[in-house]
Amino acid sequence: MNLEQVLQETYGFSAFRPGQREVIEGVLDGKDVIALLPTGMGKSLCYQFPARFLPGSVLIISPLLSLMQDQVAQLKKLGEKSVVAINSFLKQGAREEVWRTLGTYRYIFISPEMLAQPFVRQQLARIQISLLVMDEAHCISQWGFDFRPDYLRIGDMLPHLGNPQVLALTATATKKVVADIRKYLHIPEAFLYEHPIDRKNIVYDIKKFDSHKDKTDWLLHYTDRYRGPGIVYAGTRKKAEELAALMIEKGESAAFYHGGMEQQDRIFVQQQFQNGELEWVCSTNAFGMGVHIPDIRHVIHYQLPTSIEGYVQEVGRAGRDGNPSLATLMYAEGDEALMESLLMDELPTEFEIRAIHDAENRQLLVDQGIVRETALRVGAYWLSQMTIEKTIEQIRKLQNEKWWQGRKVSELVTGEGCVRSYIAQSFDQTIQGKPSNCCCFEGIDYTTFETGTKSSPQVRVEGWQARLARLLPD
DNA sequence: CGGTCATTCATTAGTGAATGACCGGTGCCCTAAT
Repeated sequence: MNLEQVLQETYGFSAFRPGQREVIEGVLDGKDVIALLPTGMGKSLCYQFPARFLPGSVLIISPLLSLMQDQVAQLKKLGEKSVVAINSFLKQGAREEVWRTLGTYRYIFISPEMLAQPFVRQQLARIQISLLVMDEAHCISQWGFDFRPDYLRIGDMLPHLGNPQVLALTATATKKVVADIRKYLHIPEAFLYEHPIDRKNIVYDIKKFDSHKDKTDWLLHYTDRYRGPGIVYAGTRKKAEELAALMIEKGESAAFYHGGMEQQDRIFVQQQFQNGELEWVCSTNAFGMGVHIPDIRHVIHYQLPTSIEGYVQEVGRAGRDGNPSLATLMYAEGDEALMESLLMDELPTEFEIRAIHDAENRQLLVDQGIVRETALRVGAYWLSQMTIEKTIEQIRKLQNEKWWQGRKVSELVTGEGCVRSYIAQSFDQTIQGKPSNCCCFEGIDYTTFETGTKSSPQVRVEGWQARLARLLPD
């Protein structure tokens, strides 16, 4: 089979993007594949292309409802009618209809939580699933251990689904994350396609301040001076709202975004930003997954992220068009405290583990405020896997890993070496040549980002076709 | 760490200062009560 020919005839593309061919060939050869592809478009082709040649359905596990809805809409737009997302948006009547006709869908989108439900599993067991796609596969490692434990149960579901072939897709994964993906998806031998993590067009800047007031002043000056679109990441919901309010007061086009908002408002802000109607979004780490904007020029961290991986994901939302983009990490002494406390509070405590273990009615513990809701789910997961003493040991081990994770962020921000190298190194990679505009320790030419200051109209570089059309009107 | 909220105290009356406790981010799920 000539893959290029199929690509041309079916999708109208003349060439594959980096990695696509290798991944698609791997899947067509019947291998399990882990694909670390650069951020941006092109990942969905990796399962849509092989899906044409597979006899059964493709089951896609997706971390967010909004992401599922987007992908369903996108496939429908391409003319694919046999697509469904099984999630809580699906009303009772529609759901029954879906169960009845399940085998007729080519693409089935589902969340890990839904997949973990016995009834859902029974239904899926009845049909032929040729390929299981794990979208944003780093979530297994990022969320599975302490936030959404059903991510760790996906591998156990495979035998119930007839052991389909597996394709795991992500943009950022350390060696440890890849190892977790192999382990929890039960694909130890999977073929790994790895693309370098370093993005040459992203310039890393670290700015140090004496006080929070200084940080705010500097930020307002920055957003006044540079053109967006840009994302400002804050550490708390409240701070995100506060910063957005200050920027709006200064006449900027800005909005806030966080997980405490109504779903509708969240979608509205994201769409406005996506349509170019908003220049700045001040948000918590809730914002970003599934945001496909090619020309984000600035990603600013007003407070410290909780991991290097998280930082790279957030920064990676900038400059998908390949043009220079500026990533600024703001730091004032004492900023580690919030980051560390967010990190260390997320796992269940030993007290919570023992309470969950001893409880007759676990839900009651949450209702009475003895155990936090997330702690219950995470604690219950580990207790289902091992004895109570082993569970406590496991939580300690995870706690220790988190502590190191925080330390690496502190090191990044207090260190004096090249930021690009430090980041690559934490992904066990080395840099292949530094760009001239690299990071604050190697020198930054800020004028690169000043094209189109707000006072003067933006200068557009005209392509030769446009120029010709203007000179030679028909 | 920094911000917020509740409690305590000193006392001529409603309030202000001081102290201590607590919290902070990421998302599925469809249950039970309006």
